[in-house]
Amino acid sequence: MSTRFFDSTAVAAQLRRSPLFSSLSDATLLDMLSHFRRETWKHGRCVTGSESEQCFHVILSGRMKVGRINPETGRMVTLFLLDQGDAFDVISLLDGKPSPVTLDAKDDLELLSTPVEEARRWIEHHPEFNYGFLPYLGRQMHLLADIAGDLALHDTETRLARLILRYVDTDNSHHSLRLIHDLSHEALGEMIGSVRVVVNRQLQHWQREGIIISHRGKLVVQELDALLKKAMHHSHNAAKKPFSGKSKNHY
Amino acid sequence: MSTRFFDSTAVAAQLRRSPLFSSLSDATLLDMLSHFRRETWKHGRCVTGSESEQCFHVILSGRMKVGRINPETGRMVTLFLLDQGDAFDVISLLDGKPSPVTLDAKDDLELLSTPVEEARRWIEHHPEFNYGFLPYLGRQMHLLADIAGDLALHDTETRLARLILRYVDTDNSHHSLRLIHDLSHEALGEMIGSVRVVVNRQLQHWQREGIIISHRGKLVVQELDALLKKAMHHSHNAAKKPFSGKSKNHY
DNA sequence: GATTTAGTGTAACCCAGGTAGCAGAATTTA
DNA sequence: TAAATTCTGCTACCTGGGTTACACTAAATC
Repeated sequence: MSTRFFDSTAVAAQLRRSPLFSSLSDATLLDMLSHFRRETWKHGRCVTGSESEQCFHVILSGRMKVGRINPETGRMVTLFLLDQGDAFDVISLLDGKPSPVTLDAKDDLELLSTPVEEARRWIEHHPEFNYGFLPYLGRQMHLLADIAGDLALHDTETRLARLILRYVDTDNSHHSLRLIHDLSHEALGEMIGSVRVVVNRQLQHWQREGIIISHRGKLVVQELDALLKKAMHHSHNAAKKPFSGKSKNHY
Repeated sequence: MSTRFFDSTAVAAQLRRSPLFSSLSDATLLDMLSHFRRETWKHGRCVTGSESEQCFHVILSGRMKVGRINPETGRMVTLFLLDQGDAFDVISLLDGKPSPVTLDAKDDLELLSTPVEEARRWIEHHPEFNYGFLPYLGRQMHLLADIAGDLALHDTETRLARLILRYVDTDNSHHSLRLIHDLSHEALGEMIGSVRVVVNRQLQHWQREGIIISHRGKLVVQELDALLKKAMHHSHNAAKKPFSGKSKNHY
């Protein structure tokens, strides 16, 4: 990690594109930047929660994987795959308690960072920050809830289909992937709470069905709507339960 | 659901005990209450996200289960078990997008409610609310991240042990359970992303080991530290992987 | 260009835990 | 108090997907 000076106005302009900061005035933004220092992380750098002092970070460029680890088995889950304009670790910023996160740089990264107390104080003095911050938190919570729901309710096939669909570039004519295009099967496995072998097995299976083309890390979606079907069609036998029976709805 | 007037000062005093509102001034609190209406829900009332208009709720008394459902299989997960002083649906309050939540009243409930736009506007005018709100969001996110992590990384035995430990009343001499004491095995299953049979199987197993006493919904923890061991000792065979190998940590 | 390292493709194995089903206790409704 | 409904306890069964292992390819590193 290296720390150095930086061109505040340039960085400010860069941050403007992120919804977190887009609504801030020039003055507020520059004031904020004066409290941050710049850092760079090399691709592959991996930090487990305990060993990092509590800092709030903003990503200027590169991707950061935020996840959890089971130290007994060595297995990991990815909770967030953050991109430029994203911030972490938001959770410990909010509640002060350190969370047992695992950070893993998926690229060379440029970051801004500041101690959480500093960030918290700054937010307190600049309530207009919340205009972008609260919706951002909402998106994060939404994502977490989705992950938890998926893990509990859907099988690996469904989860993988959903993962891919979440990142397909529908604008593009040949549906390529944003953000996760170059991830290994291992990394994809972590994103759906599973493992390498399962991801590979599933991709090969879909390939034989003609839904995708997958070879050596290249992944192209061939039949988008077929994949969409897989993303909902979890249970081998849908429409079994006629009615929940639980919904008495008495009041 | 019934709507009626209520004694603002009494309710204000009641809310004061919740960390969400404890730091608000009398004036702010009363102003807030003037925007809310009172509701009551009968135990068992169950609402799926789509059918409720977007409202922000605060619980005055009773428990509310917030979860997700897989309509194909009928299975459900519990994401939050909310108590008095808690608020929902926070997520759609923050990001405006409706989340596919399932609400299920586990008791007769007293609530305050107001349309999300109203709540959002009120928050914007009362930045001091964030003093309690942001830490509250932090706790919620923390919880969600824990659930997702547990689901992906731990087996059902571990998850159930953790659930119980999260709610044991350590003050009490005979370790009884807070909040979940009267839940059915079905409901416990939903809280760990599993099903009734598995919960029962596990409880009986622990009973034979002398760790708990469980019969017909009564559940008493006998050996607290044995349960603690189960809560970490997930993998049948711990300490297998000597070192992650992934942590190159070059920089 | 040779060696090491990281990722991919596949196959054999196996078990945690989910599905289905039933009987008896407890509680609610009629 | 009888009938209906909801819970619990238990069993038998089966499969999704995790573990392990190995050969092969591509890409770094020497």
